[in-house]
Amino acid sequence: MKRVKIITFIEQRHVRCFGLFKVMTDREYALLVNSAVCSSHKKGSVVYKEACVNNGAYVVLSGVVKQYKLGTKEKQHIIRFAKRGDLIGFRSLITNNLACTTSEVIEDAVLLHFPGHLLFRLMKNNFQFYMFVLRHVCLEMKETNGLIMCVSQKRGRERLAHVLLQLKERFDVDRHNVLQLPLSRREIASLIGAAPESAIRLLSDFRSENIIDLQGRFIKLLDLPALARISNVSL
Amino acid sequence: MKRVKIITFIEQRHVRCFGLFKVMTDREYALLVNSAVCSSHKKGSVVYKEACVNNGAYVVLSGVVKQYKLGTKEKQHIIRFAKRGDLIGFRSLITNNLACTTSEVIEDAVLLHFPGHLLFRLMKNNFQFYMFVLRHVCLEMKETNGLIMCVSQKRGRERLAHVLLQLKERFDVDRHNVLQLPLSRREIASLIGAAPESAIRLLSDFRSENIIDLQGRFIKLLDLPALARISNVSL
DNA sequence: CGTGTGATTGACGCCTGTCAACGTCTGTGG
DNA sequence: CCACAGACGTTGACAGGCGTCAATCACACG
Repeated sequence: MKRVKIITFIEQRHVRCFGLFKVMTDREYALLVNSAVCSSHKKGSVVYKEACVNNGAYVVLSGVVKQYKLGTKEKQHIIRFAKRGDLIGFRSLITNNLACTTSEVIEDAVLLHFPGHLLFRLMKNNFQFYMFVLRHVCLEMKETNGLIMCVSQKRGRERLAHVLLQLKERFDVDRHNVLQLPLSRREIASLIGAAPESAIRLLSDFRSENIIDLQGRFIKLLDLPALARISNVSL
Repeated sequence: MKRVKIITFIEQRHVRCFGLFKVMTDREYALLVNSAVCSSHKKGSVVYKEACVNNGAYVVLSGVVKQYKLGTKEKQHIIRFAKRGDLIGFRSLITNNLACTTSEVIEDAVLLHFPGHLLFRLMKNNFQFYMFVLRHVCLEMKETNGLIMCVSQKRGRERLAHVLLQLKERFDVDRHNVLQLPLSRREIASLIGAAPESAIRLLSDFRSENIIDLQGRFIKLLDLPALARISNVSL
C-alpha cells in the first residue's frame, strides 16, 4: 500500500462528482480533503479483514474491490464488488462491530480513507449525507436479499446466468459485449457459490451453447436473451 | 385485519420501552400515538407484499411476522422474523422502491402503522432516532451476510443446526428447552432453503440422534453442543 | 363422514462437490 | 536460454446430497 498524501487536483475534480460527495457542501468537502488519506493498492492487497477491527470507511476512487466472507476450508463467497464512488467498510463503524467481510483489491485501486469521526460528524450535520448513507445500505440490503434467493433456490446454471447479467449491469461491457472485469475461475465460482470445477463446467456448457465466449479471464456475452431465460428472472 | 384506533394505556407503557421508542422524545412519541394506527392481524394475514408499493413502515407490538421472498414455483425463502419492537417495511420507504419481501403474520400480531412522513420527520430532527434506524439496517445486513454464507456453503444438515441455534437466540426457549415458536415443516424448509421432504428427513435424523425432540410444531433442543458442532460455526 | 392440508417415508435420478490427472502459463533461478 | 516449480485451468470418474414424485398416514373442519 502506497500512501498518496496530497490528492491531486485532477482527482479532486474527478472525485467531487461521485454521489457520495455531491451531497457534501464545499466546506465539508474541503475538510475531508484535509483530513482524509489517499492510498493506492495493488491487486491482491487486503483493505480490511473479516473479524478485525476497522477504524474507518473507504471510498473507492478507482479500481475494483471484492467483498467476501470466508467459509469452511477457507472457501470464499463474494458478496459484492465495489467500484468508483462506492463506500465500503462503514457498517462496522456504525455498529461498532468487527468487520463482517474481507475487502480485497482485484483491480489496482486508489482508496480514500474516511475517518470515523468525520463520517459521524457529517451524518449528524448534513441530512442529505445521512440519507445518502442510509439509502446506500438499504439498496445493498435489497441486493443481498436477492442474492439469498439466487443462492438458495437456483441451480448452478441459473446462478451463473444471473451473476453474468448482474455483472453486465454493474460493470460495463465494451462494444463487443465483453465484460470489462477480468475474473479468475475461482472468483466466478465464489460468486455463484460453487466449486471451481463446477463453475468451469458451467462456463464450458454456456460456451458450447454459444451463449458466451471465453477469452482468458474475460467473458463475452453473446446471447443475453438466453441468459435472461436461464436465470429465470423472478428476483 | 382489525383496526384498533385507540392505543390502550397498557400498550403505551409497554411500547415505550422498545428501543425504537426510547430514542424518541415524549413530544415525538405523543405525536406518533396521535397519528399512528394500531391494528391486529390474525396468523396468515399478509402485511405487505413483495413487488407492491408500501406506504408506511410497521412496528411489531406483539406477535411474530415472517419476511420472505418468493422464488420460482411460489417457493418461499424466509429471510428473517420480526417480533416485539422490530421495525419492518421501512426499507422500501427509504429507497422509494417496491417492497422486496413479503411480510406475513405467523403468530397473531398487533402492528403499529408508522406513516412515512413521520419517519422522515423523526430521522431529520432526531439524530438518536436516525442512528437507531441506520444501526438497525446495518445489523440486519450483517445477519443477511451470514445467511448467504450459511445457504451457499453449508449442507442441509449444517444449515438446520445453524438455523435452530439462531432461533434459540432470537426466540426464547422454555425451561424444557422447547423453542417458543411453532413452525410448520414447510416453514422450516423455507428457512434452510430446502424441500419440505428434505427438512423432515433432517429433523428425523436429528431426533433419532437425540439432538432434538419433536412435539408437533414445537422443537425441543436436547443437545446444544452437538448442534454447535454440526453447524460448524464459522460465521 | 368426506375432504383437504400437512407430515412422513420410500424410490429414483440429477446436480454438484471431491479427487485425481493433465495441460497451460508465468516467473524464477541456474 | 532452459529447467523447474507453482498457480491456474480443464476434463473425467465417482459418490453422496437433495429435489421430485408418489403413496400413505394423521388430523382438522365443514
